[in-house]
Formats: sequence, C-alpha cells, structure tokens
Amino acid sequence: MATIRDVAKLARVSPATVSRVLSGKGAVSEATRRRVLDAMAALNYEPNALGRNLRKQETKTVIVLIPDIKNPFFSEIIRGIEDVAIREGYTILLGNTDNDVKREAEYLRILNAKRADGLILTTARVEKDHILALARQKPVVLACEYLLDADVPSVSIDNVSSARKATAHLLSLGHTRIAHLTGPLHVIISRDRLQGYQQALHQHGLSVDPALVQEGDWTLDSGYLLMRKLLALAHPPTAVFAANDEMAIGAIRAVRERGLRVPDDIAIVGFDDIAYAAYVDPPLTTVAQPCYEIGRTAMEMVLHLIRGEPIPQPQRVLEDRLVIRRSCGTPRRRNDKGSGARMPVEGPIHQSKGRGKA
Amino acid sequence: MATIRDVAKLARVSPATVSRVLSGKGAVSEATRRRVLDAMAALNYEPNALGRNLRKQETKTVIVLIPDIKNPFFSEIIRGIEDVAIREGYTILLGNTDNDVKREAEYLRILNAKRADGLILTTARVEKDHILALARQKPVVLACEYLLDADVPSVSIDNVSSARKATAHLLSLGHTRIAHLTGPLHVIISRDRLQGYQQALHQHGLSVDPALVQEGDWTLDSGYLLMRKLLALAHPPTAVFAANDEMAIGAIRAVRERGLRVPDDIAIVGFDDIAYAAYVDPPLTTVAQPCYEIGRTAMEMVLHLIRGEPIPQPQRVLEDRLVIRRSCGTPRRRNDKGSGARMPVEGPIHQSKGRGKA
DNA sequence: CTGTTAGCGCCTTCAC
DNA sequence: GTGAAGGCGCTAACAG
Repeated sequence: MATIRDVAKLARVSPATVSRVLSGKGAVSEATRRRVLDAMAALNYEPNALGRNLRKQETKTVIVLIPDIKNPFFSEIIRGIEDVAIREGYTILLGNTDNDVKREAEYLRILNAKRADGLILTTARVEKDHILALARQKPVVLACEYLLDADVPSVSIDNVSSARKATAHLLSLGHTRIAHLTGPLHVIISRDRLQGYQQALHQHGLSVDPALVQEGDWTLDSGYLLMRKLLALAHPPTAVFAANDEMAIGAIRAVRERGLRVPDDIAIVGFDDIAYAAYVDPPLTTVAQPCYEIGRTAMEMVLHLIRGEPIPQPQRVLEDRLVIRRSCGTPRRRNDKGSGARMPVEGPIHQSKGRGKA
Repeated sequence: MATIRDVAKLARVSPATVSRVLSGKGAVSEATRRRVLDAMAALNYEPNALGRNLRKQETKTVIVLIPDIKNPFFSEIIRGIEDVAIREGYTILLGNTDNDVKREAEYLRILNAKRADGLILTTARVEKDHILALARQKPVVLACEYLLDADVPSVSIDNVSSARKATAHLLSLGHTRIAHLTGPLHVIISRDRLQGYQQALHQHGLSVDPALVQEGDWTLDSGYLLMRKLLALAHPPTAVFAANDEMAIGAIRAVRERGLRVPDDIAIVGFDDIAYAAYVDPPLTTVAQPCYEIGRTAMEMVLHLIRGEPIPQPQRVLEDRLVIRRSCGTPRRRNDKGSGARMPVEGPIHQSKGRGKA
C-alpha cells in the first residue's frame, strides 16, 4: 500500500504538501494540487488511519454499548446513532454486552486505550460511581437512562409518567386487578416504570398487590413464563402492563395457551412500540418511544462533548406517546352492565421514520 | 494519561523492558517485572492502542457489514461473531448499511485505511468483482451468502434445498396453489430460495404461476402489502411460502384482516426461525438457520485469514431444519372428504443457544 | 506557497 | 537480562 511519502515522491513535493492537499487546510497552488491528486490516483492511495490516529490522538470512533442486540428496540436506537455518525465522519464500535458486567468492563478498557473518542451507554450495568469517574475524563452519554444527582448528559423519555399513563389507561377501561411485568430491577428505567405503575394505582385509590408484580428480563420467554405464573394465581389479574413489548408478546402467548382471550379475558399493554407490536394478534397497545430520535440525540451529544462544545440541553427528556391498538379492548363491563361497544382508536401499523421503505 | 515512558521512569527501567513485561515475550527478571507491574498499577497505566496499532500495523478489529440491523436474524449472527471476537481479543466495528451501496463503500474504505484487519459481509450489495478484488488483498469472509465460481470463504446454509423442503412440506399437505414471497432478487439467497420453491413445484408436476411470485424486501410491511395483493387475485393461493419470517408475519396479518384464518384458509411457512416465529399466532412453521453458528464460523474464518492460516473448509454449508408449528396446519381436505384430525408436531418455543437465560 | 523538522506511543531489532 | 536506537504514517509548527 502506498504511503504519503510515495505520493510525495511521485508528485515531486514534500509529504507535508500532500498532507495539506489531503486535509484541505493550508494554501497549495492549484498546479501542485493537481499533481498531488494525480499521484494519489495513480498509486490508488488511501491515507493510513493508524498514522493519523496516533498523530491526532483521535479515532473518529464512538463505542456504543447495548445490553441485548436481539431486542429490536435497540436496533432502532443504533440506527439513529449511526446515521448521525456517518454524516459526521464517525464510526461506531458496537459492544453487545449481553448484560455481562465483565464484557462492559472490556469495552471501557478499549475506551481508555484510546481506541475510541467517546461512549454511549444504554442501560448499562456498571456501577454509578464508575460511570461518573469515567464521564469526568471522557465523553460519555447515557441513552434511555440517566444518573440521579449526576450531570452526565443523557437522553431518555420520562419513564415514570409513561408507565403511569399506560397503567391509567387500563384503569380507565375499568380494570382494578392489574399486574405489572417489570424489567430487571437493577436497571433504573425498570424501577421508574414500576413506580409509574404504582403511582397510577395509588391515584386511583388502589393498593399494589405484590403478587401481581413480577420481575422479568425483557425477553419473550420471561414474559411468557411470568404470565403463566400470574394465571396460576387464585385471583389472576384482568389486565397486565408489561414493561416492554417483548414481554407483552410473551404474555399474550401464555394467555392464549391457557385458552383465554386477549383482550376479552385479559387486557395487555406493552412498552416501546417495536415493529412487531402492530403485527401480533391482537395488535399491541403500547407506549411508543422515539428510539431513532434518542439515538440521534445521544450521538449528537457525544459529538459535542468530543469537540469540547457545550451541550444545549444536557438532560434531555423526549416525548413518548401511548399508541392504542386492540390488546386492551373496550371499557370493561362493571360486573353486570355493559357499557356500549365503543371502538378503540387504532394506532398505525408502523410509523415510517428515517429512510425506511415499505 | 501515562505512557510507557512514564512507567519506565518510575520503575527505573527502559521502555523496552516495560514493553517486554506487557507482551510477556522476552526474558525479564522476576524482580524488575514486579517493579514494572507496580509502576503500571501506580500510574493506572493503560497501553495506548494507537501507538501499538501503528507499530504493529494491526487493529484487532473486524468490520461486520449487515444490510438491516432491525432484522433479528442478523442480531443472532452478530452475537455469534462477537462471542468469538471477544474470546480472541478482537472488537467488531458494526456497519449497518440499510441496503445502501454508498454506505457499504464507506465501510470498505475504512478497511482500506487499515482501521480494521478484516471484513465479514452478510448479503452485501457490492458488485461481485469488487468483492473479489478486495478479497484478494484483505481478509474477507461471506456469511449467509456466497460467490459463484469464486473462492472467497463463506458460511451459509443450502438455501435452495431448504426452500425446496419448505415448499414440499406445503405440497405434502395437499396445497397446489402456493405463492412465494421472495426477498430482493438482486441478493443471491433470494434467488436460491426462489429456485428451491420452483424446483419443488416442478418435482410435483406443477408449473409456477408468475402471479403467485412476489418480490419483497424482507420487512413486515412488505409481507403485509404483498399478501394483500395476493388476496386480491381472482384465484388467490391457499398457501404461502415467505422467504423470511418477518414477511410471513406480515402476511399473517393481511390474511387475518381479510377475515380469513391461518392455517385453515391459508397456510403460511416462513424462513429463519427468529424468536418471534414461535410467539406469533399461530406459531410459525419455518426453516431454522443456525444463525449463531454462522456468525461463529464466519468470525473464525476471518481470524484464520488474518493470521495467514489455512481455512479447514473454506466453503462451509451448515445444516438447517424445518420447524413445524401450527401455521400450515394439517393435511388439506381434497375438495370434499376430510382427512382426520392429525395433530402436527409442534416445534419448540425457542431454542436456547449460547448463554441466553430465560 | 512549500519544505524541513519533530514527534504522537509503541515495539523490535541489535548491542552489551 | 537490559538499554539504546529507529521507525510505523501522519500532521503541525516553523522556516524560508
């Protein structure tokens, strides 16, 4: 492979001049510029990033840590991140940690070894203090998550209010025995959603039945398994609010296997509005997060940090939206009298964002 | 950040000795080794990868190009790749190209700029000659895909025979009007699956009705839309073989919206066996690809290439498996007489592979 | 406008 | 067993 010296030699200039042509900075006469360009073309020259990286002490790379690449929710965030990255000449180093703290640590070492200029963390498991310490020295941004009492930049939705909204929706349909399938409770957003659920019940004068709160791990399987547990209860719930769509979909299957129907026997609400939510049967009522937007914003934030610019709004909270489909049905008959067949508003099959084509 | 010189100074040795301790190569007395280690700890030293990369002309990074990160099929492949990568001290640079040739080209440039040591391509759009040229100079491996008459290492399943098998299954249930939802036909695996579908029909003495073959783009939406088209036909099909699960799931929704039932009115078979396949209603009959295995193998292959070792089996074809669930039902009544209610064999809800936990 | 010089941090000879 | 020297490819500062 040709180096900058080879190009310089062929164009009969110094390496510095070639570098100037390359970067576009510094004055170069049109004539020599031509010569250099020709030489580059002739040698099929591609600047070696390794030399440049070392010299400039930067890699134009950002690490993105996600706990579970199989969750489509994260795919969409990654798309948002990557679109901005590409536009700005950056590359993303994907770290799928599978919820393994050791693997997370591995990627943090890569950051420290200067292999990347910044880091985007989504629902990480590293300890708060560790993140804080890291964020003091390196560009770090939290996506979908935030740190209490800390000023690490973050983008997310208000999970408490969203969960409250979702639960309130079930309450408004007449449900009083509402279960909640939580995410792993060591993750703050799981706790936030749990809190929103509790708030909604309390506001309705209801108390929280601990038997109806089950901790899952976001997967289809855990939703399925936990729902079976709930159905085995002496007093099973009439509605379920799952902390993400995958668990909700798993729950639907469990309900159906039991010979019951959604929403007639059990109403279900999910969270995230992944693409499948509109395609399962019945289509899932869920809280739509602006995933793509979250990704975009997170990437823009690290970029600011990397460039030493101030971040306009370091703690960004984006809007979510309750998408009502069929999985929670119409208002529930209050034990005896019907309430008329009101058609629920149906959410869109999908929202096309970015450059997706049907 | 401390450099190797700082450590050397503190340990009162030369940088060379520190380097020796770091790499474990070259003899160092136990006493000085201790001193160096202590100095490293004291300074919280982390070797700068940039310097090392430049010196050694390697980055321990492999680029993985995928056309669509939202497709869960690829997520699983990535997991396989990453697990091997981590184990071998490599990192993956994820390139989600969204089927954009320009974006692919961008990532190939990164490879040429020495920012990565190798490349794994999954169903890429770059021209064959371009890939060939690249593969001659750099470690390149194809996953899920292969190049005709070329010796670029690849791992995939035999898509022709799998598709034949899937279609034959529908034929064996008594269907004769079987539609096929293809992937984008510029991708070789789409053409292979189409070919398998055609072969099965021919072997059954049936001809292919062009109206029943529709080209999609792997997405839920395209499956939905194409199925609507098929249902609008004067003679709609009684069965559909979709080239992937997402399109199959989209198709199910279209069928149901039309007031028809799966599999009673229309039988559906998918391809890939993504996690959702077992969770939709009815659970999807599909061809299970060993995604994780494909990923693992692909990564092992690039590593061989990078290390200049020979690859045991450069053209690897892995086993697939038809997973029979409920979406294609029991043998079809031949117009008039019933055929007894035979229960279909039900596939597993999911296969747990790797370190996934329920 | 262009060339020379001097490293970025590391590893690998080659001496001793 | 250890140190000194050189250079991977590039760019920034300084001369001219």
